[in-house]
Amino acid sequence: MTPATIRDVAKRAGVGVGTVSRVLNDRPFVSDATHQKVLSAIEALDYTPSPIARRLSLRKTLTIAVIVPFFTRPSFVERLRGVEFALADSEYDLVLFNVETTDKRDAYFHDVPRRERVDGLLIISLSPRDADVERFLQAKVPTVLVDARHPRLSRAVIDDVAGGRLATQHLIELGHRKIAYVSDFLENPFNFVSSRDRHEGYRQALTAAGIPFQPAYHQQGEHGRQQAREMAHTLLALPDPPTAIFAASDTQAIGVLEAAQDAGISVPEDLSVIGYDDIEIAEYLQLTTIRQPLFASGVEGVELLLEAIANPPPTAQQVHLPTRLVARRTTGRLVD
Amino acid sequence: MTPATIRDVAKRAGVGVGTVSRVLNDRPFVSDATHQKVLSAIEALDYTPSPIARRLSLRKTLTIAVIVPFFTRPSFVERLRGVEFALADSEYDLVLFNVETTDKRDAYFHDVPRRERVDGLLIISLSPRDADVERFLQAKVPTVLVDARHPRLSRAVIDDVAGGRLATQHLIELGHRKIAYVSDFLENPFNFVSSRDRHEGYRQALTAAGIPFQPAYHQQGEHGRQQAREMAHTLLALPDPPTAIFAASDTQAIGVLEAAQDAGISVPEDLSVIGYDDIEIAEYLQLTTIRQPLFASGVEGVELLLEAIANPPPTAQQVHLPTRLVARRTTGRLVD
DNA sequence: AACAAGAATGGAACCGGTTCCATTCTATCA
DNA sequence: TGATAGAATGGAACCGGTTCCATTCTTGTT
Repeated sequence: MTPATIRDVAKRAGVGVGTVSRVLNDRPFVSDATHQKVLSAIEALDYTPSPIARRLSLRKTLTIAVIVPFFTRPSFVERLRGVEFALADSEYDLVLFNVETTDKRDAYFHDVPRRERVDGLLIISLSPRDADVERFLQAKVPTVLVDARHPRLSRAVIDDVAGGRLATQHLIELGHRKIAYVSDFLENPFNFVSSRDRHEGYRQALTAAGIPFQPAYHQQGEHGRQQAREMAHTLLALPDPPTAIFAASDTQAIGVLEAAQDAGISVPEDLSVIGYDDIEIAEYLQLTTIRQPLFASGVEGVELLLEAIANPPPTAQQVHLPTRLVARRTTGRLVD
Repeated sequence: MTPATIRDVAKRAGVGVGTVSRVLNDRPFVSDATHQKVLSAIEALDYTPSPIARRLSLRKTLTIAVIVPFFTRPSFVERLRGVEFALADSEYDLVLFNVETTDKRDAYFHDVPRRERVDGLLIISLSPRDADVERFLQAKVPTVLVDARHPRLSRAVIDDVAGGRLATQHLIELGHRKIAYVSDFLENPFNFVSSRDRHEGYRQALTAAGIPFQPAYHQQGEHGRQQAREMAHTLLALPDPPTAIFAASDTQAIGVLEAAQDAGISVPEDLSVIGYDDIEIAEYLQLTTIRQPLFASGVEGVELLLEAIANPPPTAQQVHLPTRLVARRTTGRLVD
């Protein structure tokens, strides 16, 4: 049983296909009587318009591609949820691409942003390089970034510099002067920028407090809990170990907590630990952290993108989203 | 600058559109010389075929819809990752739908499975009702379930009955006789079945060990950590409290751990706790759990679906995936 | 050289919508 | 009543691919 077509509806209603189309698309110049006839035929035939045919005719794919590295979980989940939520009532389909290798990232950055394939592109956490951006712009595929950056692209901005500053200030206000930072490599093949921005904020807060930066207090590694655990071990084994550690994400903060446990160090009495994200498990762990509006970043990214599709902006736009300190029990006043 | 079309390529190569199509689709009956001419023209024009036009012509949407409730995180993430992985090298686009309310579930179950919209449907964790299934079958949309069940649909099966039995047997082997089960409501509006199956396994293991089931030892609630925490409080406040608790998911196990902490109960010395899933944080918490192959369930679901699209099976198929006990430090031998 | 068979090719028809223009209908005004 | 203007309508052309059949070309056989 083949699905009914617009011609079937037109025939059944005794009208022309143009009239059926006008009814389907709420166009004027259809009499009430004719309108009713068409609706009856549509119902009788259980007709649904073919999205493919419609897209070809309109020359729009009605598709938004979302490229996101799943390994940034759990933060990407809430961002993606915001994206899906914002697109759910639009006419666009959300097509998903997960990146786990730089090869995959490069392939998707090359193959996905084509006008005949997608109407818009949303990239989460992966900052594109100039050549990538040149291609997106040349293809005239509206592109928006979330948790990523390029000067020529619009983006939903969570101010990670301010977030890093906030985290570090919190530790400073608790009396800490030996404050370490555990993060991803600031320079990394996926071109993540959030650890870098949080580092910038960390440095700014130190400077503002007149605390000299100690290179040994910044440990960089691959993203992950285990890697953060090892970095924390290195820090705790220093001749003059830090009294506080700011981890660039909650996942990494957990690794730091593990290292403290390994070393028999009491948190927050002997070591304060602050994370970033406020993922769900942070509450259970009573982890002090910086909360970023993950869901809202997804929603705002989509809003920017839909606007860029409808009305291409002359220059890159930015929507700013605030971070917030959530003080729990892994940070405490420095005691001698 | 409008994207080049097949007609542009044909003109530039000095051939007919049928010949270009044969080259694009690796059809025979194209001479080497002509083949080269077409490839050169394609390259010169940076031509990419329009997926929409192709889909309309082929009468295939080349789209797989995935309907999944994000609130089952973190387990859905790894399933979805398996799905994306399995579809990445196929010709299909993965279109994502998140369900957070039964209204949304119903809307998607009604609107998405249409032949003119999708070539196949993958449903994660949401068991469809008879009326839903009738509609999928009538629409002739191949549908596969992952972590869900209906007798008329194919599915990737993780044997949750066996998993529940395994968890409970582990506790029994440690000497426990007062074993409680904390789960979602067995009857729930989303029609989740995994808690019910794990409950079945729990009951089977009790019966096999000659341990009578005590209704007070089964606490049901909404899915979530806080809810599990409250249920655990109820159990621990019983006149004859359990010495072990099997939580239907790791997330709920964390809630149970919180309640034990709240009540000053030592784990595993005074209370053994076992979860289900082996989510990432389980290792940090040293949680004993049942590991299910989440990624593989996504991959297998897609394999089943692609096969069902290519060769519709006469009856519902099943692929079985095993569970495994991961004994860590939240379960221990019962001490008087 | 003529014929036959198979390879190679071109392009009209088709997929199922949207749109725009020619045509018809309707209502109003002089 | 006839003319005019605006509303309503039908359907051909179009979107950009795929396919299949009529036609042409090429090669081998007699």
